[in-house]
Amino acid sequence: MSEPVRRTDLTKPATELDASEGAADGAPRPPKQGIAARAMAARSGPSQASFFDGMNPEQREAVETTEGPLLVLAGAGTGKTRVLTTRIAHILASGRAYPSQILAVTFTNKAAREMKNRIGRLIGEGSAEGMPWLGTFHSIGVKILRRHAELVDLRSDFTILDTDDQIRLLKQILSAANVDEKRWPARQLASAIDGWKNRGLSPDKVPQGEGYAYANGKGAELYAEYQGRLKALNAADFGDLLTECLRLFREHPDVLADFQKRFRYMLVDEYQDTNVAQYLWLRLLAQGNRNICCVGDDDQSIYGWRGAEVDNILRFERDFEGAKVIRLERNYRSTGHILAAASGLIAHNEDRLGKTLFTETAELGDRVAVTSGWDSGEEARAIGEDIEQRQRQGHSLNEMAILVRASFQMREFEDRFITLGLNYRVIGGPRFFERMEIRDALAYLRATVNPADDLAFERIVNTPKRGLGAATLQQIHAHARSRNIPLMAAAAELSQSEELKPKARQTLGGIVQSFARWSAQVPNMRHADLAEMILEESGYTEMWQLDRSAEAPGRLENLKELVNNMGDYESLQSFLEHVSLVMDAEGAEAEEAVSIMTLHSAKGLEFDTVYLPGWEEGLFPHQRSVDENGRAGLEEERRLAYVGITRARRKASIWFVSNRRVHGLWQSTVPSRFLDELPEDHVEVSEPASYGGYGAGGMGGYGMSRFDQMEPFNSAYRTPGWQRAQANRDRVDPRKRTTASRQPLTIEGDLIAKSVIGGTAKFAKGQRVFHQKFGPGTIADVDGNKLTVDFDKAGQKRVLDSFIEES
DNA sequence: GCCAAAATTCTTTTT
DNA sequence: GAATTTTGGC
Repeated sequence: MSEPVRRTDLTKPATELDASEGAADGAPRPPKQGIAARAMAARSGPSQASFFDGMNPEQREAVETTEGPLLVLAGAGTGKTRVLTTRIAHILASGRAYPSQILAVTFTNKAAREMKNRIGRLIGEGSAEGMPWLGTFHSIGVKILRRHAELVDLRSDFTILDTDDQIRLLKQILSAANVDEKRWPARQLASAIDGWKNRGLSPDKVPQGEGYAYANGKGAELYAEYQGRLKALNAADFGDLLTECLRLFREHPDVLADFQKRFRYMLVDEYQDTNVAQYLWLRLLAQGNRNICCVGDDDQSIYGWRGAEVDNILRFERDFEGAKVIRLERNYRSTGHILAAASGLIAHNEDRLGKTLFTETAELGDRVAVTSGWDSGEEARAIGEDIEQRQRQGHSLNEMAILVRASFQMREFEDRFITLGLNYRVIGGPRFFERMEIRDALAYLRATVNPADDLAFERIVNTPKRGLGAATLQQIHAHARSRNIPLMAAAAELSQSEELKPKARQTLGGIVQSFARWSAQVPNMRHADLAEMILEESGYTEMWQLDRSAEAPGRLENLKELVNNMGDYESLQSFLEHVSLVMDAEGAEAEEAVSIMTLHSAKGLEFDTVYLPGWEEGLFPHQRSVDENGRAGLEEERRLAYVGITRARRKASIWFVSNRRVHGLWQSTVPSRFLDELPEDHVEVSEPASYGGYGAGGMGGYGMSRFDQMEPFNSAYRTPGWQRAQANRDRVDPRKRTTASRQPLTIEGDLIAKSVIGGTAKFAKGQRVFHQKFGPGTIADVDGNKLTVDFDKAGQKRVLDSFIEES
């Protein structure tokens, strides 16, 4: 759907403008030239047409209601982004505000970029560049914090820690506090802290019970300790970018007042995904002039696990008295059957505000296809073939996407597409900046820029290997702690003293000197050159050159690319910041390719054809979601399914298989309950494109047709497979149990597993057995409850004993 | 201090 | 089954 370029409406008079960008530091200055005039100049000529052409009345109202609080409930495909961008363009073009006076927040960088582009198209390229406050919550948070860093005990060049650094820091804190890391994993504490930060809770505000839940009551204490360490490191984690902003606003009303004045208009995208901290952040800022417009869809709230509170939508009307609510329910994206199927599915959720999407297109289009397959391999083959077929029919690969529930599903497709020679791109996959060599290189840069960055220092003191092992590091740590100085400084002092062995002393002295030298060069050299020099002199590049492993050349390539990219940034610091916040290193978009991504990252996108594989109980809805959050969890999964289907414009194709490998073990699976919830009239059950033959082994001969497993509209829940899955469900999920020890778990697991198959089961090598899906076979090996079986037809497979029957 | 073998965990989803 | 972490031997 290409959006026609709209012309500026010049009929509105410019309102008075005072607080221009920079007003915080100096006197307000009047506009030299109206925005509208500028926008007009940017275009090739005057025009009578307005932004509103082609908008429906609701959309138009959402754009025109510029003053006062406004909540736009926008269903999938109802032109939400268009409303947001047009609204901004309208505010600018009518002279209501300067670009620098509009705060527009999104959740992803991609969304922010997209918005910038579209505004650019509306009012002239370049205009959106002047919108410094259009970005993600996090990037805007950093911007605010850098300006007032000293007020929250940071320096303005503070480092942003990613999850990895966070965990390493917590591990140190845990060991210092004598907490057994086996029993209380650092990850768990990290996610607890994340959760608190998502709710805007500082260490002293953590509810008693929750603080006690970790490490026998040390939770809140450790959190406080962690915050202290962050300050000492001059660092902030992701959560801090919001919570520290909150603290800043609360403790310094003058600063808050400044921002309130600056942001004449506020816009929030994907409002249903905001967490409490973000909500508070918005509310504080919006208390100034109350011109806040939030756009969201409760049916697309899929980030509950990250602390998102759909309730924020409900709270909106309460908090902003007199708020106007506009519903967008006209869907412009999908054909009739697709929309009906999605609506029918989401109707099974109880917790929703309730919107009814409708389309004005008479075209019903194709029904939603539901297809089953033997195993994940066949699923990938069949989808691959379907894609090729559609490609031959003239469909563009760019208009096809495979949306998976969990990222491990992607692999099978990648493998298959590589053999097919089918172009694909993985979106949100392994990220450039998360690779080891990149993180090492960045650690060198961080330690150069910020010698107090202990985490960075620690990461690379002995990379490449210099003979500075655990023992030396221990000493540096001890010294740093006793003198209360950063590791780098401690290392410098130690290398002057007699405490270390001569060899360690010399190497350490060398590295400290190198860093001093590099730091001194920061102002003098182009940072890309400096980076290259550091990597060269430190021996890091050499390390990979000498490495004979298969990945080494790729890693060197990545390092080269890193250095090349650096040239695009003004300073080393701004580069580092970009790296921590904008982790999506988008590859070349130019080539035709099928997209593979998770359902989560698909939100906000649309494609002509969408494939939705893996609709099986346990995977989708995901077991953990249901276990941990019960009905609410299930409903979130259902919303995810809804998001998936509504990404499709013309064709949605859902898949499920009867066998999937989980943790390297084959397990029988049962069709997802969501399949049963799809309204029958809008669904078409079909055979896989590639039935028969292929390497699937001996699936022929054995029993059931695919339809047999498929019966999503009959009694799938009474089949043996379902029963087994039920039994199995109770058996798994060790996480939910008390973390006592592994031992009783296995025993318990075995016991239950045995009871499933009737008590007598004790399998031995050579025994003849029977598997529901693979048929008869002989046991080749026994490993606890995991069996390796040579099946007569299907070949050798590893399976759980609970799926095996004696024959 | 270093490397290889063994044991362990891992699979939701992300700024 | 893979990737990571822990262990044991040199």
